[in-house]
Amino acid sequence: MALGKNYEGQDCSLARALELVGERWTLLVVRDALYGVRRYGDFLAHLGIPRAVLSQRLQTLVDAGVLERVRYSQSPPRDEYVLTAMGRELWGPVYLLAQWGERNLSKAGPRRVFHHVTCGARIDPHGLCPSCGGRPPLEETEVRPGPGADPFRDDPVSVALRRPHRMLGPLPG
Amino acid sequence: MALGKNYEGQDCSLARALELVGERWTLLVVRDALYGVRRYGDFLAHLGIPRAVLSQRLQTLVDAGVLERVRYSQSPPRDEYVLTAMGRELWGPVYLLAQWGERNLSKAGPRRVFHHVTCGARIDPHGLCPSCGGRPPLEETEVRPGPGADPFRDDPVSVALRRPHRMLGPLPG
DNA sequence: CTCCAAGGTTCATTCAATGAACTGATGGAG
DNA sequence: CTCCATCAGTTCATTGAATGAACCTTGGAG
Repeated sequence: MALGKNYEGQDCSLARALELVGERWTLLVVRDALYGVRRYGDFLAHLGIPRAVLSQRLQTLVDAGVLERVRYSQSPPRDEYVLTAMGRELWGPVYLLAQWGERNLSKAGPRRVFHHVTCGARIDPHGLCPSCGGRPPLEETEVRPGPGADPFRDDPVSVALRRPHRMLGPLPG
Repeated sequence: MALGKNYEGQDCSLARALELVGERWTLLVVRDALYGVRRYGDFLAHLGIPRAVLSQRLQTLVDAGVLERVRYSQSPPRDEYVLTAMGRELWGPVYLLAQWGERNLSKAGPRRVFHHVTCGARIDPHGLCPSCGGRPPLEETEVRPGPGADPFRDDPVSVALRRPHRMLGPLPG
């Protein structure tokens, strides 16, 4: 982003957050990781991001401690990118921003809805479970397709992400 | 951002939100507007943003309905940019993102802290008032300098923003 | 030995950001 | 009336990042 020069003058922690996750594509990568996407090729297919940009973003996020690169196959050597605790904490801001977009910029209904699996209730716009009143952790949150889901994307990652599944969990199917 | 082409394929309201407020500088402009900054010259001085970029961002935000351009002086003709309801709703995501940056990227203490004026209590990291348990509206929220506030920025806007004042209110001093 | 796939890197082109200079309207001081 | 300053931009040359296509590398599979 080359904002270091400018952001050093900024008197706000938002600026430091944006330095890291405010770059083009970065929050979409994090969102996909929250949904359970872990592999280079899956990010690539689902986001339609240029390869060079994806490589650079993954590296930046690993360096910053948002993602961790984990070997999941010795031979052939293959790594996947999984969210750290720091990365999982981005769920709050990401969820609120998506809800804001939903309310203000979307004509169709929500593309995805989120449920608290232990209660079965749909999570509200502030991120609270209307049934238990708590803030469901990601491990107890399930993504399901909403009424505005786009049924025309038929690449394997999009199809897998349309099946109800736990957040962070490996892609179903 | 020229992301229209790419974002049309995106199956998520987050993408639409980022199309609008995910551009470089945009969320910092919104943050300043939430703090009470309203004038072109004040944004310019406080953010250190290039003039051409500020003009473009303000125009985009006005077109999208996040800001409204309001005439506050007939002669000389002067306009200010104030947040609409849609813009004020960005407080949630902006606050959570700043808190995330605070926890994960900041060594000093918080630069600003937020209090619910009707209770006097400091708002917690989720945006709730620990005293009344509610989610204080912006009109009842006061910004105060925190322990990590940078005392070296002495331009008039930074000085004004360091004085405790209501969110959205005109700059004190 | 050849072929293929996953996960990258390289490279030319396009597009946006930057910072400095310029414009244009208005009003105040002398 | 003239000169100067201020505010709110616009213009422009330069730099830097994003894009998309092509290429490379490693390690199976047949």
